[in-house]
Formats: sequence, C-alpha cells, structure tokens
Amino acid sequence: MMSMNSKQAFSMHPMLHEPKYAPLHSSSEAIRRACLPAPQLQGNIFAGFDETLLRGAEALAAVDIVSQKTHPFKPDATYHTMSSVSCTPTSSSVHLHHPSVLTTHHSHHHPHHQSSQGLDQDLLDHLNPALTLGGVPDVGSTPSHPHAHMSAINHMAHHTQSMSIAHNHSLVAHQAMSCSESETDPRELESFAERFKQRRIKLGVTQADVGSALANLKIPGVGCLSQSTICRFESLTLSHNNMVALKPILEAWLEEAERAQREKMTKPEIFTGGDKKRKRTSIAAPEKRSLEAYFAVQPRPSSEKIAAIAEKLDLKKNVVRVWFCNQRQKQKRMKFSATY
DNA sequence: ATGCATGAGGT
DNA sequence: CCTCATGCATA
Repeated sequence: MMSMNSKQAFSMHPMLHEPKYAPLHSSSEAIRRACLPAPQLQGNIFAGFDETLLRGAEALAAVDIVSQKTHPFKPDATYHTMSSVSCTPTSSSVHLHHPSVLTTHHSHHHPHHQSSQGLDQDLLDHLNPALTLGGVPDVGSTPSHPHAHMSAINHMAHHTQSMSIAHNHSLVAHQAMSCSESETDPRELESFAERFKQRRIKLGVTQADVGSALANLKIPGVGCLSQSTICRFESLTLSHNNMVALKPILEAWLEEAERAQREKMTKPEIFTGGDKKRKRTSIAAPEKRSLEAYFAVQPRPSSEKIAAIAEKLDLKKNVVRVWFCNQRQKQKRMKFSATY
C-alpha cells in the first residue's frame, strides 16, 4: 500500500480567514446516476378519514412512507457490487477527474414529469405546514431506520467513463482495467469501516481526533477531516467513491496511530481557532414533510417550482434549493442492503 | 449522528 | 443550477 495515496491537485479554497486545511476534494467521476423509480401514487389507503386536506402533500407523504415498508430488510440506496471497470489507473487515489471529452454524463432518464405539472400545482395548493399527520418517523432520525423513498438507484455507474472512452477510440487498449477490486468492494469497505471504528476506539481516540490527526500524517494533499466525515465513514453514509477515496487515508492513519502508541505517546495538536458562527436554519417538521412529499413527485424542481414551494412554506428559496440538493445526495449514499 | 450549508468543478 | 465532498452546528 504505497503505490497509491492521493495526490490530487487541490486547487482548493482560498483560505482567507478560515483555518481550512487541505480539503480532500477532488471530485470524482460523475458516475452512478440515480434512476428515479417514478414515485407515483399507488392507492391512497388513507383516503377516507380525512380527505379534506390530506389529499395533498401530506397524503402523498403518507403513501410514500407506507411504501417503504415493502422492503423486508434494509431499504436504502441500494448500491451493490458494481466491481467493474473504470478507475483511475492508479486506482485508490482520491483523484478521479475524468478526461475532457466525457460528456456521457447523465442523460437523465426521469420517467415522466410532464404529467406532474398538474400534480405539482395540486401539491402546492395543499402544502400546509400546519398539518400534522403524525406517526411520521422522519428521515434519518436514528441509524436503525433507513428511510428510502426511492430506493432503486445506480447500477449503471461506470458506464460514464468506460463507455465514452470506448466510443471515442476503440484503439485505447484497455482490455481489462484492473481496478483493485478489493479496494472498491463494498463488503471490503464495510468490514474495514467496522475494523477501523473498533481499533479507533481501542486507541481511545475520538472521531474528531482522527480527523485532525490526519493532518499529521503529512500525506500530500491530505489535511484534516471533520468529525462528521469520520463518523460518516464509519457508518458508511458516504458515497461509494468517497468511501474508496478515504479508505487508504484512514488506513494509513490507523497504522501510524497504532505504531505510535506502541512506542510512546503522541498527542495530536491541531488548530485552536474558533471564530465562526454559521447559522443552521431548521426546517420544521410540517414543512419538511411537505418537501418530502414534493420530492417524491419531483426530486428536481425547477427554479420556479422551488420559488413557489419556498413561498408556500415560507422559507427562503435558497434553503429549499439546498434542501433538494441534499435530499438527492442522500439518495445516493452508500449503506447497502448487503449482498448477503 | 445528522441537518443544512459552502464551494469547487461541470454542464 | 447541479453534483459531490465536506464541514459547522446541533439534536
């Protein structure tokens, strides 16, 4: 494990006044596009006890929630063993910038939107922040209840690179891109994440500690990471690519940390600057439910729609836009329903 | 552990 | 404006 180790270009942010450390950015290939399973209403089993106001967004939300229960095991972004080709030659590196001509990006295959026009309007008309259907487990409150509105996604991930390349030049000799299967295998990542957490705890180190200690590894281009990221790595709530990119880094830290402990005592010392008070707007439950209901119908609303929704829910347009972006990301997270 | 946010890089 | 990787703030 020395042939890899990230070496991205990191043309990161201009740390003007903020103690940001070489972010691990690098953006990866634009793979795995979500194939939205076309939500659509199936049958309002609730219709009957409160059609008055419930038939709008809230009803939709209810139906959506019910549909979740159709999953026997772990519903969630079903990501699977997609161990195929297309990885950067050096594989496990954190950089995955794709060549220029890769326009193969997504050609979104959203089932059918056209008809949602009317529904959209209807939804908007009924978006009622005050409604309380109750019994809505909310998204991601506890780690034990993976919610999944639209569980079915990606399988066609790598097509992006490999296909476009193949299309352009069949000359490119790349019979079998040997992409360290072991490094990208979901189960490998899963077990590593678990081992990692185990040993980390054994070392008596917190997630935050790991994050900051990373900077001490002096790995080119690798600064520290936040507690959030470490946590998400351990809980596999990162995108597959992100997991793959971070693994070698955390692996390196783990080895180093255990080695260091063996001989003496290392106390990671990091920055002490703390002057930032970003405010986090909190979207109330009712509004959130409305947004979820809308998301089930149209996960990618236009600016106009967003503006309309924002007005209805009395939220800033940007807040709504970001909310949708974040929902889409969640949709693509790892957290597989295992292949076993 | 997770919700909302920021920013880089792309379209 | 989007996607993605990340992070601050918080429940």
